[in-house]
Formats: sequence, C-alpha cells, structure tokens
Amino acid sequence: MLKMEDVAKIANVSTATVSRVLSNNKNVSKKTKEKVLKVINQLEYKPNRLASNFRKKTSETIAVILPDIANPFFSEIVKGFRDEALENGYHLLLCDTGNSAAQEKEFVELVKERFVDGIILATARMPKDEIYKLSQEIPVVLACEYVESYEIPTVSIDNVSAAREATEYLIDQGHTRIGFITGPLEIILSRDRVKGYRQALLLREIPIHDFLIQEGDFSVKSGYDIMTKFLANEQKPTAIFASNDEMAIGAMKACKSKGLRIPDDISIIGFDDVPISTLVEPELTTVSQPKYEIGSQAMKMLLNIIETNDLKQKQIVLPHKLMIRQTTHP
Amino acid sequence: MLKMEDVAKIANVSTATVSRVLSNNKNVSKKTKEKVLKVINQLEYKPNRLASNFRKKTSETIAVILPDIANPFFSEIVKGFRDEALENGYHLLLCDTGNSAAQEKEFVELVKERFVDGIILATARMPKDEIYKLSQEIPVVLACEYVESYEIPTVSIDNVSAAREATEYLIDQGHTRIGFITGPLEIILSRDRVKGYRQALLLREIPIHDFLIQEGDFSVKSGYDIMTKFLANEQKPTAIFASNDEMAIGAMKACKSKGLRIPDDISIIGFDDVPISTLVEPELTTVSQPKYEIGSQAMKMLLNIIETNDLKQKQIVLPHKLMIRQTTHP
DNA sequence: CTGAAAGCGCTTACAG
DNA sequence: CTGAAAGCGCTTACAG
Repeated sequence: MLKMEDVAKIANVSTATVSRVLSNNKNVSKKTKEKVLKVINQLEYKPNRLASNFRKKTSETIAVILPDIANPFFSEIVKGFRDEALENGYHLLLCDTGNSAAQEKEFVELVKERFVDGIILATARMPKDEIYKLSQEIPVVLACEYVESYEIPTVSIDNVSAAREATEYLIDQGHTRIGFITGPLEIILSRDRVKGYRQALLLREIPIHDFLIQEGDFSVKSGYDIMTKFLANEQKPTAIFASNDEMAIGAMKACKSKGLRIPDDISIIGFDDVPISTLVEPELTTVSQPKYEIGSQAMKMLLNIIETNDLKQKQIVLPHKLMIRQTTHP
Repeated sequence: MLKMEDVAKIANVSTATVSRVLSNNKNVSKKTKEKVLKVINQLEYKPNRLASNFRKKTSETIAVILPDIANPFFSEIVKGFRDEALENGYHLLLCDTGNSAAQEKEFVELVKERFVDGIILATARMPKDEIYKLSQEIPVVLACEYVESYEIPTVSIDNVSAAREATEYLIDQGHTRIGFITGPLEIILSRDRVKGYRQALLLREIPIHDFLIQEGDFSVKSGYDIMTKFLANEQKPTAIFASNDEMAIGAMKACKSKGLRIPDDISIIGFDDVPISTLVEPELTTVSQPKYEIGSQAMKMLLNIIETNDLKQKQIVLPHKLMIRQTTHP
C-alpha cells in the first residue's frame, strides 16, 4: 500500500504539503498543488483513512440509534440521514435497538467508545435528562420527537397537535367513543400523541374513559389484540385512532374478522403514512409525517453542530398532514 | 481523556502489559492481570478505538451494500447481519445504493478506502467478474444470490428451483398462460428466477411466450403497470408469478381495479414473503425465504473469512418454501 | 511473564 | 508558501 511519503518523494515535496493538498488547505501554491495532484493520480494513491482519523480524532461516522430498521417509517427517515451524511463525507453506523431500552443504552455506551462524531437518536426510550447529559458529552440530535424544557436539538412534527387534529376530525364526524391505541409510553412521542388525543376530547367536552386508551407496542399484532379487546366491551368505540399505521392495520384486521365494515361500522385513523397504508383495503386514513425531511434536517443539524459547534436553531418542527382516505368518511 | 500510559503508571506496569490485558493475551500472569483490570475499572479507562484500529489496521466494521434499506425484505436480512456482527464485536456500515448500479460501484470504492474489514453484498448489480475481483482484494460474501463458476462465497436460496416450483404449482392448477413479472435483469437472482420459470414451462411442454415475461423494478407501481399491460392483451394470462411481493401486490391492485376476482379469475404468486403479504387481501401466496438466516449465515461466513482466512464452505444454499395463502387455489 | 522501544501513516504547530 | 519534526495512542516483535 502506498503511503503519503511515497507521493511526497516522487513529487519532490514534503508529506506536509501532500497532506495540505489532500485536505484542500489554501496555503499551497497552485503550481505545487497541481504537481502533487498529478502524482497522486498517477500513483492512484489513496490516503489511509484509519491513520487520518486517528490523527484528527474524528471518525467521520455518525451513529444512528433507532428502534427497528425493518420498520418502514424509520427506513424512510434513514434515507434522509444517509443522503445528507454522504453528501458531507460522513458515513452512518446503524444501531438497531430492536425496540429495547436496554439495547439503546448499550449502544450509546458502545458508540461513545467508538469515537463517532455524533449521534442521532431516532426516537428515544431513555429519560430526557439522560439524553441531555449525553448531549453535553457528544453532539446529539433527537429525531421524530420534541423535548420541552431542555436544550436538546430536535427535529420532529408537532405530535401533540397532530394527534389533537386527527381526534377532532373524528369528533367532527360525530364520534364520541374514540378508542386510542397508543405506542409504548416510555417513548416521548407516544406520550405526546396521547396528550393530543386528550386535549381534543377536553376541548370538545367529551368525557375521557381510561378504558378507551390502550397501550400497544407498534406491532400489527398489538393493534389486533387491543381492537379485539375493545370489541368485547359492551360500550364499543365507534372510531379508533392508532399511534402508528401498523397498529391501525391490526385493528382493521380485527374489525373485519368480526364482520364490521370500515368505515361504515367503525372509522379508523393511523399515524405515519407508511407505504402499506395505501396497500390495505380500504386504504388507511392516517397522519402523514415528512419522514425523509425529518431525516435530512436532523442530519444537517447534527453536522452543523459538529462542524461549527454553533447551533443557531435548536428545534425544528416540520408540518404534518392528515391524509383522508377510505377508513374514515370524507 | 485517559490514556493507556496513565493506567500503566498507576498499575506499575508497562503499556505493553496493559495492552495485553485488554486484548486478553494469555501471556499475562493472573496476578498482574487482576491488578491492571482493577486500575482500569477504577479509572473507567476506555481504550481509544481509533488508535487501536489504526495500529492494527482493522476497523472492526463490515460494510453492507444493499439496494434499499426501506425494503422490508432487506431489513430483515440486515437484522441477521447485525446480530451476528455485534455478537463478534463488529459494527455495520450500511450503504444503501438506492437500487443504482452506479451508487453500488461508488460505495465499493468508498468502502475500500475506509478500511472496512469486509464487505457483504446483499444482491449485486455489478458483473460477476467484478465481484470476483473484489473478493480477491477484500473479504466479500454475496448474500441472496448464488454465483456459479466462480469461487465467490454466497449464502442464498436456490432461486432457480424456487421459481420453478412455484411455476409448476400454477401449472398443476391448470394454468398455461402464466405471466412472469421479473425484477431488473442485471441482478443475478432476477435472471435465476426467470430461468426457473422457463424450466417449469419447458418441463411441462408449455410454449413460452416472450410477451408473458415482463421486467419490473421491484416496486408496487411496476407490478401494477405491467399487470395493466397484460390485461390489455387479448391473450390475457390466467396466472401471474412476480419476482417479489411488492410487484405481486401491484399486480393485485391492477386486477382488482379491473374488477377481476383473485384467485377465481386470476391467480397470483409473489416472492420473498415480506410482512405486507399477509396484510393485503386476499393474503398473498408467495415463496418464502429464510431472510434472517441468510443474513446471519452470510455474516458468519464473512467473519470466518476475515478471522481465520480459511473458508471451509464456499457456498450455502438455504431452503425456501411456497406459502400457499389466498391468491391461489389450495 | 514482562518491558523498552520502534513504529503504524497521517496532521499540525512552528519556524522560516 | 513550504518543510522538519513531533506526536496522536496504541500494538508488537524483540530481548530477557
């Protein structure tokens, strides 16, 4: 393997100069630069990244910690991360926690040792103050969730308002018994969506029944199971709002298996607008998030923190949109 | 940041000894080892991975190059990669080519500079001989595809036989005009599946019509468009075999929009058995691959090549299974 | 079993 | 604008 020394010798300059050329340092005369570049090309010299990273104490990689890469919601966000990172010469180290808080913690530790340049948490299960602590040690951006009262950089939609609007939409259609299938409550965005749901009922002076709020785990199965439980109750809900599309689809399955027609007998709204939501029948009404945008903006923000150490905008809130399709009346 | 030197000083040993303790080298007395470990724990010393990697010329990361992380087929395989890698102290550098051959090539180059310890190609768009060349430069395992006539390590199902069997299943049900929606033909596994389809027709002495073989790009939309084209033809197929589930689902949509009943008017078989296949209605009959297993075995093989430089088994073929559901008659 | 010392291939003050 | 030289924090023959 060729070293910088070899290049320097042939180009008749010092390794310092070669290094400067490679890093696009301005303190090199045009003539020298051209000469060195020519030798580099001829020799097909590739600098040793391991050495360079070690020397500069950077790895040019960003750790992305997320619950489940197989979840199409996250894979779309990851595309945003990736494009933005790659464009700036960074690579992604993907850490899939398998929805486990313990794994999440482990990854955070692992990743700190690895000298990644920054961390993106796409949804966090750890408590706010730990995220805050982490962000003091290493650049961190939280994607998909908004954290109040801390100076943690976040990129997300307004989950509270989004959930409130979807619930109000159901209320506008005359529903008063609206079942809410929430995601795991240790996750901030889950709590925010519950908050939005409750706000809507409160605003419209509709009584809140605890029984109508049930916690799932974002899987199709949990949606199915909870819906089955709802339907076994004598005071069945007439509409369902689920905190993600998978659970909504699980709920749809349960309704169909009981012979209920959607949306005539029961209305259903999901959250996220993942591709499956237009593949099921009827097509799912759902709250759409700008997934790719969340990803790219979060990465942009992180790289900005890393490179300038100056963060102008601490929190970005992106717009959401209720996609009215066929599981609710228009 | 603490260095090894600090630990050595306090423990009253040389850095060489500390390094040996850390790497679990046997040439350290039990007593010394304990002493050093104690100091390491007290000081909460973490070795600098960047330095260690540089020195050892390894990065302890594996590059995974795949077409599309958002595709649930790949995300399941990635889980297999990840679990196996993590268990052995390796991390994954995920490179999503966005289904582009050019991007794939770029990643290969990028990754070679990065000193990753090995590469997994989950499906390759580059020609066989380039894969072979690459595998001489750096440990490579090809996942999902089988390459004949080269010594490239692969982990896959037998795509030819799987496609043949699925086609024969349709023939057994009396179909003779079977439309085949293939994936991009630059991909080996696409060609293998076409091969299996043709073999089945040949074996059963059913004429092969070129018109019935159409190339999609693995997307729902391409399945929809091709199906629409099939249906516009006066000699419509009575059954469809698609090279992945997304295209099969696209085909289903097209059939439904024309008022065709599945499976009564037309039978459909997909490939891969991704989660959506049981969420659509009717549930999709499809060829199931052991996705997770493909991932973990491929990673195991790669790590084996890296660490022992000795590869006992060059090619692994895992079993597939036709999952008969509701888009075909039983 | 242990240590002294060289060296991995870069980058970066420093001096000119 | 350029070079000599130190040094990043480890690991690894080598010698004992």
